[in-house]
Amino acid sequence: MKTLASDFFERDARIVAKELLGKYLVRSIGRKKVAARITETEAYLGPYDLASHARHGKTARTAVMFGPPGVWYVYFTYGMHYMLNIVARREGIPSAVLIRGVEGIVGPGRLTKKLAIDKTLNMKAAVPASGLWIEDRGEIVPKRKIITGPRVGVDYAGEWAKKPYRYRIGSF
DNA sequence: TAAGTGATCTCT
DNA sequence: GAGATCACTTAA
Repeated sequence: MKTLASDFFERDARIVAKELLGKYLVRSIGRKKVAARITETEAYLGPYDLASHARHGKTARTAVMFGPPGVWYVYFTYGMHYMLNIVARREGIPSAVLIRGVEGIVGPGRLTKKLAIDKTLNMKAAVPASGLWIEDRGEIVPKRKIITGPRVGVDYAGEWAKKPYRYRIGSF
């Protein structure tokens, strides 16, 4: 078991998204520690990806995506939900992976609610000291178990909405 | 199927 | 400052 370091995230978001499957999202609050196996992710590639928040350039909210990899990007939407993303690619390239679901919890909004994730984690590094990080527990997910599909809720993105940048563990 | 909820962004 | 939009959830 090892904690994923920034070099893991300093790659193409599609690779990071795929390899994140089967890893464990670990949350510690005070003395409590909870680990959940990641089962669903989505990749957001860069400024040219019209489904990405970074499509309109750097703003106060998206600035974190332009920063170094291995940092959480947490934002609030629909008036009630926090979304959890981790920044990918090297500094200067706005890219991230959305963690949509873990074992037992399906839906990005539910996931953050269940694990008490909110904007205080935004822009924090994914290391144990921040209270939220990712561990590799040695599980290897076979390729045939990984299902890809179009991303969710991004119909406005035209062609980019159809790209199969969503990954999840399942079986056919 | 639709409404709730509020931060953020794009105009004035 | 106003208005539109939004990487969703829940109840019906």
